[in-house]
Amino acid sequence: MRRAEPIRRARNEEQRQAKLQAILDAALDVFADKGFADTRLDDVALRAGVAKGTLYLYFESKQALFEALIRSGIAAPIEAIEEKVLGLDLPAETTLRMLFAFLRQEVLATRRKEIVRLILSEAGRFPEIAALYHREVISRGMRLLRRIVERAIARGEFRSNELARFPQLAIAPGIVALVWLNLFQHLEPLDVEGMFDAHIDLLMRALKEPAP
Amino acid sequence: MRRAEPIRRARNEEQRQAKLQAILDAALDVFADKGFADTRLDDVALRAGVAKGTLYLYFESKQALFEALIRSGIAAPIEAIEEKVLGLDLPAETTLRMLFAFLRQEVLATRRKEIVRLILSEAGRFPEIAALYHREVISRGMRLLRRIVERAIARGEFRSNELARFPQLAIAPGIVALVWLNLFQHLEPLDVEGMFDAHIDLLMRALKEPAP
Amino acid sequence: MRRAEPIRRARNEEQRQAKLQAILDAALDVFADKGFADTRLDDVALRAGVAKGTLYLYFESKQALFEALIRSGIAAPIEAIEEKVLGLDLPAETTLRMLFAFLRQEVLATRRKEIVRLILSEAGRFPEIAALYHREVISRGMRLLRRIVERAIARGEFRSNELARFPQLAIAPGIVALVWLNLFQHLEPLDVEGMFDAHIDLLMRALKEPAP
Amino acid sequence: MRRAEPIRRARNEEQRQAKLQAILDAALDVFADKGFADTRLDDVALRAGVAKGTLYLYFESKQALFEALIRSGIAAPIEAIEEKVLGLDLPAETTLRMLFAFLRQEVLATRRKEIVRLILSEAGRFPEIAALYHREVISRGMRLLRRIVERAIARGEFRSNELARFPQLAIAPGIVALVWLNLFQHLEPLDVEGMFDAHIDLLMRALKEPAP
DNA sequence: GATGAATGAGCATTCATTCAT
DNA sequence: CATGAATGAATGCTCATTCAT
Repeated sequence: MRRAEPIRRARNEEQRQAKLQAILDAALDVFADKGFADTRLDDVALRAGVAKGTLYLYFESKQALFEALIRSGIAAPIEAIEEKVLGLDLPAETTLRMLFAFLRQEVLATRRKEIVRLILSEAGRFPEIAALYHREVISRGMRLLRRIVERAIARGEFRSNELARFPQLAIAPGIVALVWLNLFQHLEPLDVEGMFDAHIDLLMRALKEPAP
Repeated sequence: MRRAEPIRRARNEEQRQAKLQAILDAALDVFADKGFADTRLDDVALRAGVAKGTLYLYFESKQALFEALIRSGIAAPIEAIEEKVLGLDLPAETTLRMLFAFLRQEVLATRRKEIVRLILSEAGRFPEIAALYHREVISRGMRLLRRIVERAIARGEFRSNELARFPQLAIAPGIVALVWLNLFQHLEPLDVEGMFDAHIDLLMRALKEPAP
Repeated sequence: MRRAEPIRRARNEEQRQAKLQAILDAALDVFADKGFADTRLDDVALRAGVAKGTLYLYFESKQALFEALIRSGIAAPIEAIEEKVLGLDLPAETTLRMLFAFLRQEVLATRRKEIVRLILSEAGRFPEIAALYHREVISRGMRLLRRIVERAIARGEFRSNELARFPQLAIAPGIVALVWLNLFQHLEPLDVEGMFDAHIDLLMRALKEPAP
Repeated sequence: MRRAEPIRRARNEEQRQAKLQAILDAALDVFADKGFADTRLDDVALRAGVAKGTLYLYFESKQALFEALIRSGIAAPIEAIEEKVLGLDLPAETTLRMLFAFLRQEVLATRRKEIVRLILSEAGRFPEIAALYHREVISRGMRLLRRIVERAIARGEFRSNELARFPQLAIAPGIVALVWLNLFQHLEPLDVEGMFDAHIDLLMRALKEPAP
């Protein structure tokens, strides 16, 4: 009995984690499809394979579930890319191409895309989420871009400072891709990779020139 | 009495239009504030100064009201700018600066901003609206940008064709500005005009160079 | 049209009052039968002949309906009896007999009995109602009894002051009757009128004697 | 091992009894505080220091637990007082004073008060409990009072028979005290002992006179 | 046309009860 | 025996839509 306890607990903990993940997965499916208000917890429960009441063993409320879902999708990626990119000390162009490759592969091609889309659609109604996203992603992303750019300026790779002043300009096509994929891709497909390449080509050409 | 009829009708028609506009104005206020799902028609009616039932004399349903609202906000601007910009035959840089000035003054600084924001947030749930917006705004906007760029290439002002292939790159900072103003402006203000200027500076420098 | 307005309003007001009363009647039936927690608003609505949502046009919440019901049952009786009893300047015995007759006829024999019973059962969960009842009924009732008794003492009808110190003793059999009718009447019928008479007989005999 | 069994069983039986008592104690706390409907078995289990499922090893349902609680609080007191009072053959006044002292000390000043209060509040919804309480307490209490009174009449201590016909009149202030302590004590404190004394004074004076 | 009272389907949340471990 | 996670029926409340006036 006594020796069994830790095993049982471990097994329970595993099961608990699995169920939690199943709920979050189901929630992402449904929230992404219907938005916050139109999502019925019945549907989430059904898709997660649990009873409706079970959701409340894991989350306090529909809103808490939604927020947890958002949180789960924002922490990892930015940290991953920060370390990867700053550690290597590569030329700015390489770094930027890596960033966009990461964006394509780890966000736009995965379910994280849905989470970011949810944030863009719903953050107006969840100020706390807007703040969280700003703090954890936007602000860190801007800082990361600024560092990359400033290092490039210091090395003479870049000869003007527009991107240091407005890192948003570096990432803007990423936002456009996200919106386009969500709303218009089925009406008029966009070659995201081609667009990102063209963007970096333009940036690099512009930044190698001094500001006039 | 009988001769008065046409006058009365005219007056009624005027009143009808005024009431319609009051409803649309009220709807914009509330939808912009709460989003589609969280908007209560009670609130719209109250703000419009009509009874709730009256809304149904003008619109078939909440969704029809929302779609009408969206429609009302997208026709005019793109037409206005199209004529203005193409007629004058100005240098591409001037034209782009005009475009962004127009965006700032006629969209970002007005209630139209709210409509575009509503489209970005809600179009995922309203495919018809996404299609309408694509047809009436996106696709015309892309065509306009392409013409400007191709004319600039023909004249030798631009020496590479990235913007002709991806007009989205030209407008991307506009989207970023829209999103930023909605979600993060109160957390970290963005100098939209400065960003637009920097964007065009970069573009012009890049496009005066030939692609390597 | 203009002349019709007040009539319409009057008719509406009538209907409104009728519906309000129907809801309160239905609520009393169901609350008295099931208690606050076990009452389903579906049942109240059904019995009142209105839709569930209609209840919310008249009352903010289940609790507000319950409180309104309680309030509706407590104001009138105490005022009625106060005037009746104090104005006439009758001998104390007559006054007390009138009070108990009133209690039997206007409370124990009517639906007000149910309301008082609800207060006794539920006031533990609704402190505000306990306070309201104390303020509007208990405290006024105690004051009324005290006046009657003090007048009787002044006149020499009563020769000791127990009832002035504890008016509760005068009314105690009323409480017992209420509880008995609710809980035990079907098991062992109680002759309430006989008990009240015996109570007053005892009181009068005791109070004509001086305290030893 | 095998010989240890009876000892273990005894120990288990003890533990079982202790746990049962813990559950009943916890149940009294929570039921008294919240009433039947608003009591959550989670809270009872928490306070009893057992798991929620464990409650169902001891009681079939929430209602069964409630009924057991009520039962546990009603058997002892009435038996105790019956023997005490009838055996001694004291004067009626002394006996009545003993009864009220007992009521104050053994009911109103203890947790039994909560149980009686629960019966008064909830018995309307639990006919079985009303019947049980009538059978075990009310009916025996009435019989006891009647015997006391009849003995007093036989001895010439009492000269009229109101209390024999309505023993409820003897105990009525006890009910009032119970209700008052529960609902109004914090708004207007009542001197229960003083009231009981005044009640008996009045009774004794009345009963020493013959009915006119 | 205009009103706003009435409707009732829809949904988040609770909690007594069950049961696998 | 004991646990506590899981269940799902039950219910208060909301609000788009209808319709009698």
